[in-house]
Amino acid sequence: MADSASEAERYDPQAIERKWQLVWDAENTWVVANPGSPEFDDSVPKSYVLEMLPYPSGEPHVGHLKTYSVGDAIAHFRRRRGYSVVHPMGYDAFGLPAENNAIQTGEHPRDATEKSIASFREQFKRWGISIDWSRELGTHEPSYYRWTQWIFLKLYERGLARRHEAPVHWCPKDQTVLANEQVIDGHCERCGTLVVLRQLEQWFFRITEYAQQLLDDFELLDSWPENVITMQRNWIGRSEGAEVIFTCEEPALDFPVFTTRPDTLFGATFFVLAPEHPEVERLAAGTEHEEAVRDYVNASARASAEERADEEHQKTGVPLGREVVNPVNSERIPMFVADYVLMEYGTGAIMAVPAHDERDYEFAKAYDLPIRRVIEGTDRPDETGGSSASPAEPPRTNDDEGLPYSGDGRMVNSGRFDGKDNREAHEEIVEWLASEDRGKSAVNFRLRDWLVSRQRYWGAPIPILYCDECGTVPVPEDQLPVLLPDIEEYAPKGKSPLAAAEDWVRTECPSCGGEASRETDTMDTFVDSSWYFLRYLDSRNDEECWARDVADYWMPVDQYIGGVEHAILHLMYARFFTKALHDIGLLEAREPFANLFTQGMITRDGATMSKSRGNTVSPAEYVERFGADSLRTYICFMGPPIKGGDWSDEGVEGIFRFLARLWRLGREVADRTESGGSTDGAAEEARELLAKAHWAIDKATRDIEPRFQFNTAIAAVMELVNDIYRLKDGLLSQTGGSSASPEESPGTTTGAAAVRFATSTAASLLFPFAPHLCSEVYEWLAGERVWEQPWPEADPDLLERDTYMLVVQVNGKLRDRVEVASDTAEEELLDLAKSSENVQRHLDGKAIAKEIVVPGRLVNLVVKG
RNA sequence: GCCGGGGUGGCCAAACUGGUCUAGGCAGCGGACUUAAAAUCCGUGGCCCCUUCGGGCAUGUGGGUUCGAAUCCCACCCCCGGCACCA
Repeated sequence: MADSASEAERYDPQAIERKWQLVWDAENTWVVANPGSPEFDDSVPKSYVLEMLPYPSGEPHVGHLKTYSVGDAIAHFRRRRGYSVVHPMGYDAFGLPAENNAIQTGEHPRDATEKSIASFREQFKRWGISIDWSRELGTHEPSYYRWTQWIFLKLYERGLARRHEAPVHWCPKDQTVLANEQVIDGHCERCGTLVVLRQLEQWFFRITEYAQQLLDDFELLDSWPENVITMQRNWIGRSEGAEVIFTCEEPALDFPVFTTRPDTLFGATFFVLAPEHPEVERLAAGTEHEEAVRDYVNASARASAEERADEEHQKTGVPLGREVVNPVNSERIPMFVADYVLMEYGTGAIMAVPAHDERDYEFAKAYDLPIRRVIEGTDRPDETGGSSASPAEPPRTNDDEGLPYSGDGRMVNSGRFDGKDNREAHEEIVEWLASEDRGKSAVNFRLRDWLVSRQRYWGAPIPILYCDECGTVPVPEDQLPVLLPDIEEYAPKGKSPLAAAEDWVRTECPSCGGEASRETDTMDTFVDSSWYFLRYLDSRNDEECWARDVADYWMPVDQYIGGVEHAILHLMYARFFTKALHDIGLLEAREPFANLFTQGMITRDGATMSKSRGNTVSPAEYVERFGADSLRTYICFMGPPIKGGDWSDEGVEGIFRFLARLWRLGREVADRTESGGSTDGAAEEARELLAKAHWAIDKATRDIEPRFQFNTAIAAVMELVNDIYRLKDGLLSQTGGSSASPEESPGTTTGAAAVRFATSTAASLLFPFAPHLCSEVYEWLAGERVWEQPWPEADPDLLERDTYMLVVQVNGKLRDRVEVASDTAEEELLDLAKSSENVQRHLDGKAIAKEIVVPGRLVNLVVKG
């Protein structure tokens, strides 16, 4: 008997969480209506809160738990602040892990993926995330990828998708090409294998068309982390300079080069082509260098990107035996092939100015080439950039002391530009070259077009046909989706496994009716995730990708939440898609995500969690032991979510204890007090508790948004709960408050009402983090559903303190504290400070040199000697 | 090498515009309750000196500005992240 009674008295997260999840599920609590539907209410402002969609593989991990705990807190907070919040969920379901699993086990990627999706969905519901499930989608569903294909065709129509041959990164393990963005330090982003360059014909999205807009439109964003913007800016890599044409006379060829330093043109002493440069073979043909050049080109083709980029890698190259003419001084300079010049950047050819470029200098030293200084640092020490020549000495001309020098200065050895400031000369030289038609000012970007074709099975088929008569033919819209056929063998063999599905590949040309074959490559999964946030808004629409007015109503995403690892890839692709879709006329928005929050990673024992390390945390196990509320609150409490944090089991238990403490408090207060009491006229302790509650409201509100500092918001609620525990027995044993009327029962005194208010406020403020428990406690005390109640507002009168502790310092050192009324005048504060015994001791009769009074804070008395 | 972010008790951290350094949690210690333990509740909690009152020293290191610095400035050390032959 006793056992079962105490059992019922214990905080039981499993029962409470199940109870409220059933309510939310049955009532579709988090479903919101679109404009145009009868339930739509246009009097309420909208907010689109979105976390990056998960890639469903196995079970959700702690990173997912953090993302959705943070996002859900924001979603709940905004709902209760009066917004209509759309908060959807879906799955980035195409991709390599499911396919690699299929190669090993023979299990169809669709089956493995859907199993995983079921597990994710179950966990998300078990965590109590407030999702509008009516919008759920998976990018592998034909009803989704139909529109991925449709958008591909729109980009194709607009010339933003095209197929051409290019040197591309190839992963020998995954047997597929990769986008530039998916190559990390020369290795495959997915499997870590060294990638090699291959000359292949592939589909590209022309993101470079948007390079400038992608930079300019950072202006349109509300709040993005500075480091993410910087990373994208560096990736796009805009450089201003000039394109200058160097001419080869034999064979007759023009070689444009891009340079950011046209002011150093007179210092060009040789000229270098990348080994992949298309004219290399022709230049060397028939010369004594032909064989050496061919060997060098072949050797660098075999070398991995990593070997070539290695810092220790010595500069190597071979002469071509040809010369080009420098347009500024008609000088003939020798041509080389060297792998320090990259085909991917600029024109694949450079003018080499060894005196003012570190790399050219290194090459010139290695091959004993002339070095000619054309800029001298001025005498100002901060601009000499490493020149060791002392100002008194005459300018050095014949040695390379202080070279290479990349700073600014005075031009020398530069014909009529001698003596000029190099920055001025920069402009003048470009103008002069332009007038001679030998160059022009130019902007160059590091950003490359986005390679989207993949020689893999588990992705959206590219909706293109090839016909001998008609060439490249887009699949007509009414034939979409191009369904992904089932196949027997998933293993890639250098071309897409889809090529083996011959019945599928062979088809009829929609244009001429003749025989045509399908494109067998599939799309990069980053294509799928570049527009999912739009499909959520109208995910059941099978007439169009989304209704324009619906998308325009919800877009942009007001708060996007995810890991910083997507700073470049996903976020830049999604930005590009949004701009292209805007230009195609499908969307008003130019930027997808107005505010971005990137959360830090959770580690365990100081290391990133991984299965191979064996230090993973299974959220499901912890939910089982402590409940979802404890887990979610712990994740938000372990530190500011923007930073990472190290997982601690004791920390979770600590939060569990705190939630249990709130639960017990709620039970006790519900039992010992009655609703309907008034706190009007509450005195002393009751007023102290009310003030604490309003302080917590104020603190938590400001900490949640815009600070995203959930840890201190939760700490404020802990302080409030601690104070309630400290004060409750005194307040609940009162028989009447100061304004007690004779008919008042003990449960309705102002003291009781204050305790009840403070406790329900604690539940209300903690609700975004621990929604189940707080729904329960709030219902006990307020008889209402907490999520239907507006977020509490702090009463400014109760935030004002009547008195405060005045700090008294002597020479800046704390000597005493005096409680004073808040409205005490400055002179009186001084008098009080001076009358303190301990202050007198430290003044020691000496004259006060200075008196600092900061009302509301402190008095500082300064004495000399 | 370049560009960011950071370094505060035994640990995670707080201190928002320069104004009581260390809120809240974890671990610890003490007490109450209990036959006992667990759970719970209360208290304690930077280091050093002192019996108390009190005092000295403390925010990576060294300087500086200021009545007053974790916070601003200069130099240096260390950690984390990003980029890295970008012409």
